[in-house]
Amino acid sequence: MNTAPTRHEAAPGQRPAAVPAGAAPTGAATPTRRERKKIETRAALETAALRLFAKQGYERTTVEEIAEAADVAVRTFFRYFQSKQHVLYGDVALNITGRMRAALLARPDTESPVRAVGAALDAMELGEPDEQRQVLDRLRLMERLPELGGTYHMIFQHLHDVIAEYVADRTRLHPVDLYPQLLAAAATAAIKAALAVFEAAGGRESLTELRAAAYTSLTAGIGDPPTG
Amino acid sequence: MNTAPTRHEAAPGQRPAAVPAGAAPTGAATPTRRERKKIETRAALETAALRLFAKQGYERTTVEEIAEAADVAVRTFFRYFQSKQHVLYGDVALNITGRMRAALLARPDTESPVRAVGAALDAMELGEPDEQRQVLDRLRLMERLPELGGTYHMIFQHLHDVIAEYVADRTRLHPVDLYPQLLAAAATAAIKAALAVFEAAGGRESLTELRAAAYTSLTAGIGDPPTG
DNA sequence: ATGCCATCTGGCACAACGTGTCAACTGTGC
DNA sequence: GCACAGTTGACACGTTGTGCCAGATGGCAT
Repeated sequence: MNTAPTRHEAAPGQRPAAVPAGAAPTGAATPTRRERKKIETRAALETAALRLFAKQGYERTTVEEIAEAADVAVRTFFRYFQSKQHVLYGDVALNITGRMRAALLARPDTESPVRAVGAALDAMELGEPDEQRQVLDRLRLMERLPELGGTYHMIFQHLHDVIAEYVADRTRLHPVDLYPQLLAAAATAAIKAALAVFEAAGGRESLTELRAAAYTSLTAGIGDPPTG
Repeated sequence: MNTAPTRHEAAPGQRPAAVPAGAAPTGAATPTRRERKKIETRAALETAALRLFAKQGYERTTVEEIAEAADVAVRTFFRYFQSKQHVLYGDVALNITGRMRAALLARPDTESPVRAVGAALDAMELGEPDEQRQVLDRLRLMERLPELGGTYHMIFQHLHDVIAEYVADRTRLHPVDLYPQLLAAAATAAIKAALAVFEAAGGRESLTELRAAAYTSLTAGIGDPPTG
């Protein structure tokens, strides 16, 4: 629903909505030096944060320690990340929703919404195993810690909204009509269920297959959109 | 998954896991005076908090104001509620999960898990309209405010766990096997979807019917549990 | 190189949340 | 009335997050 970015004094590291979501621009040498320094600082903060979180846990890591490790002032930390949570949230959410949006838009109009969303979920799969592992680590952390529930919730909320909007677009329904909401809910529920099983199985099962199976089961009864 | 109650110095208002989940004990005059005072204080805090939230918004209400309005020390507030969020979270979650658990246990063993969960959802419907309205108000608030996302997430997480455990019990599967997770995910997804539509429609549609329709659609493809 | 301007940084003050601790008070049972 | 357990209030403290402003730095024109 509401995705209010919560006003914030124009920050340096403010994400420009990420790359248009197309394929990687590959080249494009790093522009100005200022830009490079910002990227460095942001990366230093994120790296330091994740390292410390892994070492001593999220709760037992203070922002001061992170800033110290990245050799910047605490104040600077908060210029790059709205909160401690957002280091974790980081690009994860934006990447996920960005990929999903792109994957959805790449589906042909001839496909039914149910199949389109399913195919987009397949296509969205994280590329490199390293990245997938990192994303999973973050999600796991978010799910376990109560105070991170908000972040976790936000990610899936965004994903949900993206899907609902796509389906609404395809079916000429309103995003908050039951059909789009249902399909979006099925997709996110499938992901969550698959994640839970995947985690519990210690990663021995294929996350993709689990998710695909879950999605198929959940959507088998949804059928085509209502005429309207 | 993890429902760690996060250690807390034994508090006075600590909920005793609610009534055993059976029918209301109706009579049972309030016991000792101490007990009465605790209940009074808790009620005063909750009432004051909700009134202030409604009047000036959640964010623009400080714990100090709430404590002041209830005429207790700030420290006392935190003895009754782990955090500001928990005033909102309050009994809502416990009531919901408690009701759901009871409703599930009341289903006959002869019913398929899918139907049992669906019937339990029906049976769980909030009784008095006033209560339903209040619960909806709180949920709406939680969904809108980013910092309350954690609470919102927690409520559905608990509900999810209760359902998954019940299904696991019935099917002799593990709670984190795909089937129980899927069914639980379908149930919570149905509720969320129905809520979203309900809110968007300004309450003109029946929440119960929306939820029932959503659940039916989502579970139509799930079928019976795997033989295991 | 010099100077101007936008941007970024650091440090300080400050509000709010949440916890530990302890002394004082109040209810309960004897 | 007395002893004891439970409750409360007050204070100190650590942490998160924001406002503010002075100073450093990069970009750019001259």
